[in-house]
Amino acid sequence: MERILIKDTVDKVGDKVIVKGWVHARRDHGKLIFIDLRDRGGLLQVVFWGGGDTKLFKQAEELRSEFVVAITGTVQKRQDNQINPDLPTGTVELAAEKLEIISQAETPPFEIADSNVPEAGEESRLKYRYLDLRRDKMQHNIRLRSAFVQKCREYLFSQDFVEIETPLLTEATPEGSRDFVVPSRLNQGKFYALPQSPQQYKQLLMIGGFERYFQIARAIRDEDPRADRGFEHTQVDIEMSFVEQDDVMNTVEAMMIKTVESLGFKVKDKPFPRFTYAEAMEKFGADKFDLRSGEEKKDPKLLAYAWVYKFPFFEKTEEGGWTFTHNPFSMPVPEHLDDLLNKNNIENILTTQYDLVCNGYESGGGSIRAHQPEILKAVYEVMGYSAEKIQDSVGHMLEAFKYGTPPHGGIALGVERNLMNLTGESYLREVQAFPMTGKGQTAVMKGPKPLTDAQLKELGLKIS
RNA sequence: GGGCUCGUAGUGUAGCGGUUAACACGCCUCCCUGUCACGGAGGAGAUCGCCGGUUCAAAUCCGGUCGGGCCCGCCA
Repeated sequence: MERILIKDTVDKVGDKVIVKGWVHARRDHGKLIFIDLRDRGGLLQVVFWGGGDTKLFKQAEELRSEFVVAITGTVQKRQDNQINPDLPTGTVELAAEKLEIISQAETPPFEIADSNVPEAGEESRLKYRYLDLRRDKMQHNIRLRSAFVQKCREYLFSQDFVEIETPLLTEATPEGSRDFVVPSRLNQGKFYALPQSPQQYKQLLMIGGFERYFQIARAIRDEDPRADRGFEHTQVDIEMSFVEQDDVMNTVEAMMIKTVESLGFKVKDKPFPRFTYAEAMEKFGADKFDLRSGEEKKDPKLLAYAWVYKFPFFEKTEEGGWTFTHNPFSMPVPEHLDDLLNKNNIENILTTQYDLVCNGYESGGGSIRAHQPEILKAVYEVMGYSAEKIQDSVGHMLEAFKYGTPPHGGIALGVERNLMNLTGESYLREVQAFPMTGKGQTAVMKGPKPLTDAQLKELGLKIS
């Protein structure tokens, strides 16, 4: 007989079935034992009677929390007064006929089954993340994350996008955030960097003729973690050719609406309201804001999206020079292109950058890219780069742009940020399966660890 | 780089200079045929993160250290 899932037992009254899963709870009444069995789809009450098969009943008395078992039995309707309205399978129960203990389990270090008990501390939860993940909340968060990514993928495939993976071992970029570096064994004394984003590769894919690219991409930055950001995060990374700002915004907007609505959420305003950066600052005093009313904030299923666009391209550095505010690869707004090329009026140059805001958080950002070498070059010149330094930083992009580059633009949507909005969590770690601690210690495993002398020598990191 | 904060049975907390360190959940034993946060009786389990100092006396005060968390800086 084949195992069936617990959620399917409701339609199997009278049938003999096998279910497999974990012992979620046991209630021993002496001559009557109830077991709540948990599998990936839910909970089911299993009943053992002392008056029946004594060997089976003795076995059932041995069961403890989190044992993995296979139980054969007959699904029976519960009497009216025994129905549990809080359980999807609450109208039925399994009358056990055979019990196989597949794996015993030690008493877990914290409670998995009871969501009414205060949550264990994070230290313990991360050390035993595989047990923490069994809990209702984590199952829900991680499954919702999967569904979110699935819906985005489905939409993008339906719109003729191609999913392409870009390298993890790549070149360090001097600007932006601190790089995570990886020593090269074959090129001793040299280092790869892990990508802060697939920005340059996705633009090269536009030059490569794919026109519509996306990737569920990991982005890695060596900056001190916070509650809402860590070393690594995932983004839905998108780039499109032959588009203008509205084309990208409309595509992303349609994807987000379809995705979140299919997951049971409601979107407050459609189409998403749009504010220029100047309007947002005047109206909300910030470029991230929450459009929900106080009453609306009580609805956990309501999402208020908005676009912010026309950001300043540059801001002053402490040293009195200029640096970019969002993305150096962006195009300025058309009316400021001449100013950029002539380096006039720098503080007033606006970029085609657009940010997607949701419930007070930035959920994504993108821009139309500079696809002509002289525009990208001008950005770096404004930032005070010498010709040599420009060549070293983005020479490969300037070179690539020479060979017939379509106008293009895109966006990156933070998967964790979006999931935080969907779940109401305020910690990034609650929507990641295996997050790190604030000091960069991995969950369950003990990374980072020292290397052996032999490994260091092999990498050229230790002489003699 | 800096600031704040928390480390007490397996878990969550209380105790904040003076008996045997308390409570809840969990765990173990026994009882219980309709529970679903089952119930009842009993029990085990803590050198109070670590090192040092102050004191007649330290979980409690002080210094250091290790670990967790939050924030500033940083994060195209």
